[in-house]
Amino acid sequence: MRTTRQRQVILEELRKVTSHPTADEVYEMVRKRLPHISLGTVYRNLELLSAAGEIQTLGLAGTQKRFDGNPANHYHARCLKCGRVIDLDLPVKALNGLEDAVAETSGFKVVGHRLKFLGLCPRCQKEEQKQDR
Amino acid sequence: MRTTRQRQVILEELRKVTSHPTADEVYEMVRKRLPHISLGTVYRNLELLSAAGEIQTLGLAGTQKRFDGNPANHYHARCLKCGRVIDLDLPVKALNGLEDAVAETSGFKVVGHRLKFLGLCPRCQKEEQKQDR
DNA sequence: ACAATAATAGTAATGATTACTATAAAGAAT
DNA sequence: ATTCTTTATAGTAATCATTACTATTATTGT
Ligand SMILES: [Mn+2]
Ligand SMILES: [Mn+2]
Ligand SMILES: [Zn+2]
Ligand SMILES: [Zn+2]
Repeated sequence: MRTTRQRQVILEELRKVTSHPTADEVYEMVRKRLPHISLGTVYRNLELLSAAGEIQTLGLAGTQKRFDGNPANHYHARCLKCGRVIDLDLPVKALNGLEDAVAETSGFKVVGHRLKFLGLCPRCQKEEQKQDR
Repeated sequence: MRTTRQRQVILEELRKVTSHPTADEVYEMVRKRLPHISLGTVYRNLELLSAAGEIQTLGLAGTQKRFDGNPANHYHARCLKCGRVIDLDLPVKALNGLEDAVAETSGFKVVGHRLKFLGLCPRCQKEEQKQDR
């Protein structure tokens, strides 16, 4: 995999944020520095970087994929109202016992798991309170 | 929500299987009994039944949504090779402690979580062994 | 600098899902 | 049972995220 300016900037910009942007959001971010980059290049590099383990592709909800500049396994919480996705710092190993249990009962060779929490973010909770009054 | 023959058959067929079919797979299943049903009707009813809590919509992987005739919260394991999705019967309450921890540390009002395991199904493990020889 | 080849920009194609609309069916009222 | 109101359907068109294609450009090893 060659080191192109486009690939480099995509990775840099994605690692700057914790907002789990969609491909077109990454495109807008990168365009500030590389105004001539094409959307296809963004898609292709997000795919390649993900396959290379440099970033993560998240299928959190909605129609668009979201991308995470943090390649380490970690958990997320998604707000059901505004769609915001935040990082959690729960220890991943809390689930390792469960992985073993799944392997035993299902016969699967388990290589990992994905866990996300759903709810209302602090901001949207405040909004709800306003409406209740 | 009116009880139409189409809606009824879609729900019945989906509850017959544990295979988590895609919309077009449901379409094929239902067409055996209602040859004139349209794909749009299948999509619309899967959406409505899901919103009504009669079934679940799963965003497991790939481009297509999958549907689950079992509306109760339960976990899944997906095979990375063949895509098969099986049900697990882990107790959901094993994660309730984690939900509380997430609520405290993130400020989210947590209303649920989604957990899936990734790995190789028994059948695909056998295939791998063949290749190793 | 040169050659080999991987990557890009721009554009077209794909494919799952959603929207639209005239017709039909369901359920309530009579 | 008949009529009426409203929701749902079939068939089709439109949408939109993503992928594929291709001529040109950039990277990297020599
Ligand atoms: Mn993250
Ligand atoms: Mn299931
Ligand atoms: Zn929110
Ligand atoms: Zn398999």
